[in-house]
Amino acid sequence: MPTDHLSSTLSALADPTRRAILARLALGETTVSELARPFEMSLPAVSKHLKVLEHAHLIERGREAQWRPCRLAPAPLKEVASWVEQYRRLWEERFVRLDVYLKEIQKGQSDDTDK
Amino acid sequence: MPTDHLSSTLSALADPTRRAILARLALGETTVSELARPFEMSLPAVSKHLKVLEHAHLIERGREAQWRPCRLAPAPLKEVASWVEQYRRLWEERFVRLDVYLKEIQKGQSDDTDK
DNA sequence: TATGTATTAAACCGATAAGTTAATTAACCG
DNA sequence: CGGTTAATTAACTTATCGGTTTAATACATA
Repeated sequence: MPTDHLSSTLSALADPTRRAILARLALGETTVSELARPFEMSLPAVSKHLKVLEHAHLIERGREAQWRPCRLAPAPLKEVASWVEQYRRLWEERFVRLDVYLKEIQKGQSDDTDK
Repeated sequence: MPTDHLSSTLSALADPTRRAILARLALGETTVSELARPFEMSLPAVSKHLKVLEHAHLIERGREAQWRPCRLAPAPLKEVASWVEQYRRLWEERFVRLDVYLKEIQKGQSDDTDK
């Protein structure tokens, strides 16, 4: 049960409703009801999604009268970006050629390739 | 099951064991047993993780005698990267604002410069 | 004070995730 | 063939997820 930061961030992002909420918040701070409006689900459901996002530190919340305005807190996305970045060269074309090359020499030598 | 592609990719990545498996595969193709070795969990558990990664198209698998070699298929990470990229401006702006703020209080106060 | 509005909490439900052990398939080797 | 190794499948448990409905909380205002 992954308690690490990156896992909870990715887990929070792995839901289209929550990503849509973040997209809305990228346009600016707003209320829970306003966030819930586009979705065909109950308000408590949206409230739970917001709690997940808050727990992942992807949003922050304030208090103004009876409203709890939500705003984006995109810092954790930086962590995701740098994690993904580790693999960038692997999907870029240079690597594809390297991969083909490695497969060739791997096929060529049939002796024990340990590790 | 979140049916959209990005959700299943992020969901597959939201587990430290699976990310460790990808990190190992970034070093090169290898077998299931070899992938399982560092983890304190049963082989079927690792096999399930691999199935999740395969279903998310993050790995591909071959057949060589009794081995099922796994290799990285990093294409979906590109999708993650470009999704995250949408928000880069937001966290950079925040950083800029924080930077400005820090410079201001730095100017205001004489010195309380930690880090 | 009473009432309406915004939001969350509580209790519940069905589906899925993540792990286990035990059994099964598949291929190699003696 | 029989035994060993590699890996998956099956069956099961437990926990978490995503949603519901109903109830409670917090605040504003008439």
